Amino acid sequence: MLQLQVLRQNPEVVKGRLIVKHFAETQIVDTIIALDDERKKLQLDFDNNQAKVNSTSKEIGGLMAKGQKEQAEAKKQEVAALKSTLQPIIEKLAIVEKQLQEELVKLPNLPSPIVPIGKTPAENVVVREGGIKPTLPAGSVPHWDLIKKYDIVDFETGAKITGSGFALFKGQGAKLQRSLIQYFLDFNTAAGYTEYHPPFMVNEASAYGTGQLPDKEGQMYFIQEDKFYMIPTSEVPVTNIYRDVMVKEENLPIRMTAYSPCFRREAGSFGKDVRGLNRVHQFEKVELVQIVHPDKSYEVLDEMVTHVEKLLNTLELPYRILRLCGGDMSFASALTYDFEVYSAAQEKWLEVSSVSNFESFQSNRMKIRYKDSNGKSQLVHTLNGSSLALPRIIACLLENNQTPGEINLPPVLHNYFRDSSIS
RNA sequence: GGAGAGGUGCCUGAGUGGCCGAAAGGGCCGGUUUGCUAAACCGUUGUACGGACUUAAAUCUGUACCGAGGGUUCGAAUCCCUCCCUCUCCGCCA
Repeated sequence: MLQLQVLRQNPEVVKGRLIVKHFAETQIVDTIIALDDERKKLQLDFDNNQAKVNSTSKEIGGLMAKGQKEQAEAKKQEVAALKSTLQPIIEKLAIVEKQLQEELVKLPNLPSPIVPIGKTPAENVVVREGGIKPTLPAGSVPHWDLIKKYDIVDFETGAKITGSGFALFKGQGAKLQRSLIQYFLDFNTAAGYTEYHPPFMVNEASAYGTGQLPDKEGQMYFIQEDKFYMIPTSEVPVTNIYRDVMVKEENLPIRMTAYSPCFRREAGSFGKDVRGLNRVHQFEKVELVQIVHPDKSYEVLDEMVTHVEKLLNTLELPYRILRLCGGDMSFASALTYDFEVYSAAQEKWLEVSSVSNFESFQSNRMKIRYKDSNGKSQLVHTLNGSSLALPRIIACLLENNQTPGEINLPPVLHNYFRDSSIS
């Protein structure tokens, strides 16, 4: 959620930035300011009337104590009259506040100045590429064939147990997944991130805090009975650890990492992109979350990108880093870098990580603040990134490292997997 | 799931209808005293949204907030209802 103050101060600047995100309804900015003006007026009106009610009520108390009943009764009528004029103001105020809030949450975060202009993924900017694209031996096949050949992931049985898009990992496949999770967490904690293991379901307030609600409820699995949402990423529970918390400035930055399964309905996703492990309803991911001083967030964003890049390098996968254009960024992000790994058998780039700076967009909703040196409350900045999402990493590891008789794993995994290959 | 006890400021904890934004103690911050430190003493110490004044800050001022939301009342931390959470016991259970 954007800060009202920012909107009021620079409405035209805000509108200009919204255009970069391909958000056309910039008149909402004017609507919001008008609603806020009205809100202020009503608030003042209410405060003044309520002040009279309060002071008169006190007088009644005094009169009652002295036994001056008649005068007290007269005052009571005065209060009753005041309250009847107050009632419509209260109702109006509630409506205006609700409208204001509804309009405010419609606005996406403003893109940072370095966000490329563009509407579609084709206009994302490749920042750099790394690793070496392998030359596969003759007869190489995509991962959906490899998982059958080595019997390590079973989609048919997953569909039988739950439904389409739910993978059943088996044998060396299950072990590979576990090894990767363990490795990623170790890699992150070695870099100073504190490991968390959060709840995998969240309440409405948490889903709202990170921006999943309102609007994206259709993308989350929902437990009607208890009104809980299955998390689409551990970003949600982990960032919400600090919801409504006044953080000590000297404790910044706060660096957290967590593994969790991620549940996504992926409503509306069709086509060949969804084949095999490319898109599933439940996948495993290790996430990074940072809560930082606002002056430091872009520095930290670069640092997180470098961190994820190092991790990918250790896996010896070919990758590229994209700076997302305005039209391809998420609602809440101010600047996002996507990591894609090259799937040699599919001859396709697959997204495996997305690292974003949300500036104060999330912290404004969640009221994550610190006190600055003047004793004033300031919003922190939040960032997060995947390190990494597993299914597509597994797909690439399988495809890129296949030989006619086995799949070789990068050396960094040998200890975790307790073997050097899948056969 | 059942029964009971609770949820008050940074912390402990008092407060059963007006004098309570809230006692007391602790902590924190500022000051005095003091070779230094400690101790003692004095003072200050919440958040949000408004308004006045101001270039601004400071200051003054109004309203709201004692788990959340409703209700009763001229007036609610206090009474009533619903919900959430914590603790104890029972039940069930990996």
